[in-house]
Amino acid sequence: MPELPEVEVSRQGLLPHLRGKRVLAAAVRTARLRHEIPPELPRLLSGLTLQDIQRRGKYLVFDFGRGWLILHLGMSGSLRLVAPGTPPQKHDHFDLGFADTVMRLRDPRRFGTLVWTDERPEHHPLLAALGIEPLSPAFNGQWLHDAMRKRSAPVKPVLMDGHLLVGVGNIYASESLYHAGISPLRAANRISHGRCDLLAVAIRETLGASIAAGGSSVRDYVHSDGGAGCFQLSCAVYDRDGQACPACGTPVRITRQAGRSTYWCPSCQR
DNA sequence: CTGGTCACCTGGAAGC
DNA sequence: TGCTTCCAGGTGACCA
Repeated sequence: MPELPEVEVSRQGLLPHLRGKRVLAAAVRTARLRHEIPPELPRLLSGLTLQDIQRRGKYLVFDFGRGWLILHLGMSGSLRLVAPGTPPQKHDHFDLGFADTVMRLRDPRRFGTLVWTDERPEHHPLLAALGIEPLSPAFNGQWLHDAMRKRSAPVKPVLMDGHLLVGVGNIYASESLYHAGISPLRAANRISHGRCDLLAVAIRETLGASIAAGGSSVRDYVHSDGGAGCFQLSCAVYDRDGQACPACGTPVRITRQAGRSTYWCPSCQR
C-alpha cells in the first residue's frame, strides 16, 4: 500500500502517541519478512525510550537514542495502535509494547522490512544509497533536469527509481506526470527545463495533497483498521483505465512499463 | 553504467 | 460453487 504519503501519515499519526514512552516488551511472531527480523530484537528494545520517529523515503526510523529501528511497509504493511492484550490476528508479525498501547505491524505479503542498527541510520545499507527527498527544498526542476540528463529510459520508471528520488511509487508517478502534462513514455533526458519545473512542482504538490488528505484522518488511521484512512484523495488517472480524463474527456489509457501498470491521458500528456 | 525482467508472498477479483 | 489466472501501492538481484 504505502508510498511516501502513507508512510508520512503513519509517522504523524504514531508520533504523538509514542514519543517519550518506554518499551515494556516487544514480540516477533513471524521473523521471515523480506529481511529476517533479528531474533534478539525484543531483548534489544526492552527498556529503551522512543525519542522520535523519522521518515526517509518510504522507510520509518524509530529513534531510541542509542539504536534505531528501521522499518519498511513493503506493498501491504500497515501499523496500528491497539490496546495491550488485544489478540493478534493473522499476519500481525511484530508488536512494540508500551505501558498503555501496542504498536502492531501487519503485513500479509511480507515484503516489509524490520532491522536494528547501532550505527547512524543514514549510513545503514538500506538508507545510504537513497535519492533526494522530493519534499526537500533542494528538489526542484533544475535538480530533476540534471538528474535525468543521462537517463534515456521512459520518464515514468525513472521517477520510480529510489536511487534518484525517493517516495514516488506507481500511483504518484502516474499522477504527477498527468498533472505535469508529460507522457510517461517520453525519454527522461528529452524533457525541457521548463517542463522539468512543472514536473517537480507536480510531484511535490501531488505528494503534499495526499499527505494533507490522509493527515486529516490520522487518528482514525492508526486507531481503527489501519487500512483506509489515507487513500481518500481521488486519483485523476491511476486505476481509471477507459474512464474519461477529468480535463478533456479522452479515455484514460493503461500501458505496461517495466512490469508496472501506467495510467495516462494520451491527449493531455505529450 | 543502464534498463528490463523476475522473484519474493498472500489475497481478492475476474474468468470459466 | 469451485477452480484457475491475473493483478496489487516495493525493492533489489540478475541479465543483456
